[in-house]
Amino acid sequence: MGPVTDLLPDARADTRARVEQVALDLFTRRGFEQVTADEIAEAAGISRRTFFRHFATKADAVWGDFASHVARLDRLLGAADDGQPVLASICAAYVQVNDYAAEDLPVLRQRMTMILREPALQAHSQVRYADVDRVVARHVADRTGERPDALLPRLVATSSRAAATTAFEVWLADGTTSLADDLHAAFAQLAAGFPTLRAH
Amino acid sequence: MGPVTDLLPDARADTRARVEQVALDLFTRRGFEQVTADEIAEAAGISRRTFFRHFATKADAVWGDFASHVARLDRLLGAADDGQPVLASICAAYVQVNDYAAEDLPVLRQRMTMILREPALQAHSQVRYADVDRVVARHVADRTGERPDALLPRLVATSSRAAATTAFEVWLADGTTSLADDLHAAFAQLAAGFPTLRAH
DNA sequence: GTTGCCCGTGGCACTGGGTGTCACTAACGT
DNA sequence: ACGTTAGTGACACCCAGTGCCACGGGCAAC
Repeated sequence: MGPVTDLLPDARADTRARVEQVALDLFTRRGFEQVTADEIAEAAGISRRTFFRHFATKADAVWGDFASHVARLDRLLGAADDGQPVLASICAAYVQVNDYAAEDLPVLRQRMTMILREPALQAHSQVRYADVDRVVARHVADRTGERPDALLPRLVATSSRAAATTAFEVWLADGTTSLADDLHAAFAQLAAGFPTLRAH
Repeated sequence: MGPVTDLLPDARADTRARVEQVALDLFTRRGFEQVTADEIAEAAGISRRTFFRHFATKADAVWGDFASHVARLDRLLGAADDGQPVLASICAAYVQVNDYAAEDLPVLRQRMTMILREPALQAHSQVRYADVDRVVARHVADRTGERPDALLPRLVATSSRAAATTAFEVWLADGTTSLADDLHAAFAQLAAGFPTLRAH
């Protein structure tokens, strides 16, 4: 094989993206655990060793460039309007980070279905979410003057992530709603302390 | 080795508990990933194969009898007072399930420190928590008349679990507070929609 | 008591994820 | 032309987890 020096400037990123799509398709068709790293590598035309140089774990092939999403979330929170409630800022940031173009929605569905349904990926997701939580907790800490590891910042971070993942699940299961609407609905419940629950 | 037919009626459960403690100690001393299944088996005086008959995965050796805790949570929720708010029932159930005797607190600390700090165990925990969430979501659904996979039941389940784990983290980090107090504090914030956050 | 069954156990081989190392080669600057 | 750098493939290795088989002790039925 060897580097073909495509006409493109960054062959590395290109290879990575290709392998990612190949892996995602295999996973979707046959299930995450049923596909071996060897098979992905062969289908993508690279060696097993090279696969693991592009992705630290098999699970990482599903997550795309998640780090840049976290970084974007961080920037959005940093630029948030201090006048609005903290939860509103967080909700808006989550909505913006997950504002995909219509043509990208199918791939997003594919990815998220996998992540939320496959046990091995559910497990892996916890580690990724920890990064998100750190960013959100820091923002809450900045806004309230507390330390990032105090109860409130931590709690707001984990429960707003809970809101986000729940919104994703409903979005996937329903199929007719818009992700942004589901996110807003979940955050509205959270910010109001689940008002409909008090009657019971 | 072979079955020694101890003086105890249930040698199996006894072995399991012994292996669990041996594993927990090794993990605490050297880190979860640095301890191999072979080493645990040898230290516990059993074969590697037998270790994996008692525990499906290495991580399971840390979790004790978690299924019975979930079952207990389920019973507590089933017997909850319909007069009080749903979140109050959930909070009370969480508090009761985590009401350990003073002498058991050190082991609990050991376990939870591991689970919350070791990446491999954080990942594994997601799968365990899913069982908890199902139980809580079903209770919320019963109380509100919604389906268990609707937004509200799911969201309440995941965010009350977020409250519980956050309380655990604060409890571990602080060292002076009581777990029950931390749980109550977290649930109070959640149920009130983070009132202190609105000012900012 | 001998026979047959059940079950916990150990040994062994095998799959599959992930890593360390080395050698090859193409692109690039000087 | 030269050395450097970076992506790659091949190979050996570690370790978690599994399937399979064979052993051995308790325990009933006869």
